[in-house]
Amino acid sequence: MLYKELCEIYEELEKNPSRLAKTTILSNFLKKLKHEKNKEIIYLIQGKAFPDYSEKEFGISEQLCIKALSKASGISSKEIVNKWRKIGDLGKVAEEVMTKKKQNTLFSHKLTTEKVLDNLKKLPELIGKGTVDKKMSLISELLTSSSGIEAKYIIRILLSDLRIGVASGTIRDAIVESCLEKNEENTKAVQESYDKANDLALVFEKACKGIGSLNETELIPGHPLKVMLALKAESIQDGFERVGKPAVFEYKYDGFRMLINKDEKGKVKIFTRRLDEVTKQFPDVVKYIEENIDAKTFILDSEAVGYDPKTKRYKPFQDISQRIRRKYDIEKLEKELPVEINVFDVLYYNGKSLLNEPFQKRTELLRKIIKNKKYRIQSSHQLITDDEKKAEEFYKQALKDNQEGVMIKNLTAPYKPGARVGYMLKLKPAENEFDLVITGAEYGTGKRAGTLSSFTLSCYDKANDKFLEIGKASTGLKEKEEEGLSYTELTNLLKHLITHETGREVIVKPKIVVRIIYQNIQRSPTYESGFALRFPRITHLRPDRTPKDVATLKEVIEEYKRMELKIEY
DNA sequence: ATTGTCTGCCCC
DNA sequence: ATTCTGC
DNA sequence: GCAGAATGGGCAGACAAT
Repeated sequence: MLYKELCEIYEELEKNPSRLAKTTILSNFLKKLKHEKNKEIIYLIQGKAFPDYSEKEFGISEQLCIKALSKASGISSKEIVNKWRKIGDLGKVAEEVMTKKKQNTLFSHKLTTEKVLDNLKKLPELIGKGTVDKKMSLISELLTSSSGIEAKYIIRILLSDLRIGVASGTIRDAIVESCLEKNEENTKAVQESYDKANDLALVFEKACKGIGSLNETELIPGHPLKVMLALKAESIQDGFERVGKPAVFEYKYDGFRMLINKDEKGKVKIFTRRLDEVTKQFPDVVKYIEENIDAKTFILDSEAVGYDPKTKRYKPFQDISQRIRRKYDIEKLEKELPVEINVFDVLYYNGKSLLNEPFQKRTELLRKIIKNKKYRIQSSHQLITDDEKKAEEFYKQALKDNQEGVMIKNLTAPYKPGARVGYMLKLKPAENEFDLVITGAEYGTGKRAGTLSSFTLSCYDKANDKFLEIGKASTGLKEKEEEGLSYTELTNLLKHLITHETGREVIVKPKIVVRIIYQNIQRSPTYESGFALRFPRITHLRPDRTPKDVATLKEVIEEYKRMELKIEY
């Protein structure tokens, strides 16, 4: 297929915001794709070159795209970045500079989807010295034989960000429309096939053959499965209203998600939330599984939490994050930063999928098959109740035990891989606040192109009469002026305070004070204050405060210590 | 050999 | 992770 | 209510530059 044809579809999708319209455009395209041999083109619709479960990486992002664009167009990197600041989309910058270039050179239009896929697939294979240059050639080859529009999408796909408003849900609906009769049963069949396969090209091929083929897709232990995600609850009462009574309450642990598999051959495999395999990084966990779970095959959903091996004190996420991508010194880390596995669901057991079984059944089974061993592996701490007071106590206990909060679950619900569902909720305590002064900012991208969109925050170091950076915030502001403090309003306030501009970043005079809410204070290697905020959000302006009225470094340190103490128990 | 920059459908 | 928005 | 698109801190690893 000509790449140009695909790009026309991208353009159509980008233009039409309605999901129904997108589905129609896509399904018409898929009807054509049915007759193509290479169904991998569907990966290009997803903005990638491999199926979801693949761990292959391009190793290319913004900086290298800027370099590649500069090379292919002959325009300096600095100028490319300037355009990027104004346009907010490296894809569109590519379109502009390559269109100009094309006016001067003759070129025959022959770029095919196969060629694009070919070059993209070569990127992850390159390793060692000289890699970057080789990658640059592969990209340049594509860019120089591209029209402006084609260049736009070459760049966007390299950034894994197509910006066409299409994700798996829309593609699922389009597959149904193009291959099957549009009804609930068929949609469910496609979704469930995708949940198990994590490969849309494969699902599309099956859908072409009919619902029978889709329903043959099996859940196989040892193959990655997407995890189910939770929505936020406002309170215990809100939780009960949304999941019903009685409800299941479980501790919400501050660690990382682990999908633990034991396959037909008895091999244990561990996957993260994003389907990366991390078995090698956690030999300790493999051992716990082998020793404490007596079953032939299974898939478990769990959270790994770190603790201090001496004091047995639970550690915050930041401390164990070293383990997740580790390749070297794994044995050493295993001893220094042990993890405890808290299992909260079982999705497959001894040859049978449990995805459609009610949660009550799954959680009861789970408690039968795990031999609880504290600091190694255990079923997550749980309370099933219809009593708000008891639930409230359980929640308080979770916080006292140094956990993030509780999960609230419906007893009858199935397990929906990859979905954020209303019958699994998370509840965390109210957050902390600081007033901080804005000392810098960065121009945004996409829908926030041309306005400042990320704001550098500083506290005040009274002793040295200096402002010290303590992090950035970008969320919490409104897109529309009428709704509250908006990006444009804040941009206008900061505009005439700008003292320096480099690329997309600006430095501003410390004048504008904002109220920030955050979840935690962490030690920081990147900010000059030595601290950073976890999950910072801007709520509103504090025009009544002068820059020197903001939180002082001393106050930040005190607050940090106060939080540390809470961890001690 | 050391330091700096960049990347990650990263983890949260 | 959090948040906002359009559908 | 959901999906999509913006963006946060911080980590290890890989490669380039010095």
